[in-house]
Amino acid sequence: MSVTIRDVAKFCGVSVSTVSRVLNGYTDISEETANKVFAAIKKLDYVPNNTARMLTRKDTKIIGLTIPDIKDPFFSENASGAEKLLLENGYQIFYGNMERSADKLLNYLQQARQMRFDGLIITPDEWTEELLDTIRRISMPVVALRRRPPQSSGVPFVDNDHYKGAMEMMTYLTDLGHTRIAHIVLPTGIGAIRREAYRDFCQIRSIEARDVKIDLPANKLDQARENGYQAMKRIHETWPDTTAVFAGTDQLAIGAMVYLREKGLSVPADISIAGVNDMDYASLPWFDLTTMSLNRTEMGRAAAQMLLDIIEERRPHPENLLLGTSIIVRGSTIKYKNGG
Amino acid sequence: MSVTIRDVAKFCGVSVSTVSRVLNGYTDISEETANKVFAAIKKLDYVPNNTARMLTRKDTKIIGLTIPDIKDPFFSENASGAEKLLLENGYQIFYGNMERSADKLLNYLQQARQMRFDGLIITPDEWTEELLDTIRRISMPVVALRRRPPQSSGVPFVDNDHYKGAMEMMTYLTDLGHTRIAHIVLPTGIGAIRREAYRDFCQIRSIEARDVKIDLPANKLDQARENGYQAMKRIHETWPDTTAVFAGTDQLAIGAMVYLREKGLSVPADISIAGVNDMDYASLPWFDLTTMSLNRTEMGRAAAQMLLDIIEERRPHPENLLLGTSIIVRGSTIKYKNGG
DNA sequence: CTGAAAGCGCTTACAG
DNA sequence: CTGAAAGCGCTTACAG
Repeated sequence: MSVTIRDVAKFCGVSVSTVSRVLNGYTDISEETANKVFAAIKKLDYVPNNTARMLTRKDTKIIGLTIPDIKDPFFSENASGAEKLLLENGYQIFYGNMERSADKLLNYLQQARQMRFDGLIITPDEWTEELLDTIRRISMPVVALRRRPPQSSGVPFVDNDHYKGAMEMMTYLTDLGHTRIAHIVLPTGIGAIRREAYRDFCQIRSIEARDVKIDLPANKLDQARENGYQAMKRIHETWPDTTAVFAGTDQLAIGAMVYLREKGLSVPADISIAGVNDMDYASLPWFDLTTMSLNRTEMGRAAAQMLLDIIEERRPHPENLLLGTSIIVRGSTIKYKNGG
Repeated sequence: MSVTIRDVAKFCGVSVSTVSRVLNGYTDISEETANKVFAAIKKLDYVPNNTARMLTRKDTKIIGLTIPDIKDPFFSENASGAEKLLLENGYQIFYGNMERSADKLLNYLQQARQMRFDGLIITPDEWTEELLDTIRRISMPVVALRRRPPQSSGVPFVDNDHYKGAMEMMTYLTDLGHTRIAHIVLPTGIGAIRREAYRDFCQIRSIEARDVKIDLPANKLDQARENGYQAMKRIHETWPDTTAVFAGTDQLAIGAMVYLREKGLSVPADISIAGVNDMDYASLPWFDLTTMSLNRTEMGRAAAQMLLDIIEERRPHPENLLLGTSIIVRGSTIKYKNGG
């Protein structure tokens, strides 16, 4: 049906091998032949069949990248950082949309194996035995992004240093003079790390730990709004003298602000509030939210770099990478005013 | 290196053809043989090489789907609607992230051809001659999603009926009693359609057309905020007696609200405002934005259905589809109060 | 600098 | 019900 390398060869009276060589940029070809071939390719509108190529070669130049939830803009920046580096290095990305389903991930891994991807960057919500086993058998380089696999799995990861980040945020808030600081816990593994940092910080500084965790999903804005709302309610009812809140995400922070708004409390005059993620709406004047940026694009890039290092065997066993975060100060947090 | 169909065949003492047949679910196989083969597959952890399969078969069961900007959550819902239907029908999706670049799209089409995708769902920002030419030569079914190709191209599309939608929104606003209604134009092709409807509506009802178009990109929230802000400023300065604003998107509406907030004007008491898109943050109490939903998931699904119809030749030349929209009434729009 | 040949791992008529 | 053989469209040593 479509034109093949044989047609091109026939058309210019050379062998298939020769056409293949010019296609692949070999240099030991006479300029005349090369030109003839290029002309024929153009003339016949020939496009090499990549499935045949992939079958022949040992590599496919395809990297799989899973996106936990395509509707969540959060992950997109990771992806676009990774994609950029990969494209620069001649790889194509095959995205997999997991929609928060463990089964879809397993299924995707199977597909990756069938298609003989060169490597995988994954962000599983959970590290089940079944998942680890599948990864073990898949026999291709795998890097975890924003998720930390069990040490024993041997899967390297790139993540933010959430512990350090949370410590920094708490330091920032106490530097403003706050001592009665509550924490809204994000109900995920990352949230657990932040809470640990929060509690450690409270203990070190001898201030009361006031963390609240509501067991409702908090990924999407509308869910997080409810979660943050309930958490803020409990904080307000339990520790009414709280002067600052460190929310596990911007989404939770906004949920908390909805509650405060209802109660007629104003931010930051009555209470300071800070989030994490630097979502695009965090800077809107209604929120003007102090937050922690996770440098997502850079992270995606780092994961891709790590994977390429493994694939190209520059560094077969890379060390895990914990990237820094940065605090973006806006108007939702202010100095503690005694009796203010 | 990895185990092949030959290994499986050898392992159970049958021919490669037989293994292939059980793999592909042929029914004329003795149960005994089938069981032996399945056992061997399990035992050897055999996974068929899909690149070989794709080379052999006439189809690849892969559909390409372009995402104009992976960071824009807007398109993700389209994608997830399309993906769902495609998966149900045994197809895999190969996403392409265009990042608003025409070159990346051209490149992606080339890749689709190399990989012999079975079909393509695309959302190009512009229909250039080069693009149309590439599509013409690609020789695979193509459906346009949310973009309308030139009639002559023969490429069918699925889109919202933006004209009708805008008419409905204007009807809604005039039904509330408003007659001095401004329109903030989204600077894209879709925006042009909405403006046309707006102007036609104004003419029919004999009310003054007050549309403003700012030539700044308005895709992302931060850009749209600036755009909407400037547009609202101009509206306010030019027609200070305006009582309602129909903004081309929620993002623009929020930009407009930033301006109104600065000026100390309140929504909806001083001015009603409505958007389009129903972004997740539109329902936050600070905005409580009346908006128009585009039923994005359903749209993605419809595009996928149209593509499958073509691929499976149920309907070689489908008619274009214009899907309806729905108005979501919230608190940002109220009845016009004389002198209020 | 170029060609003939084998091979990548499957599928699919064709026989029997 | 099963096998032998050809073929999908490339690439890659191997010769010359």
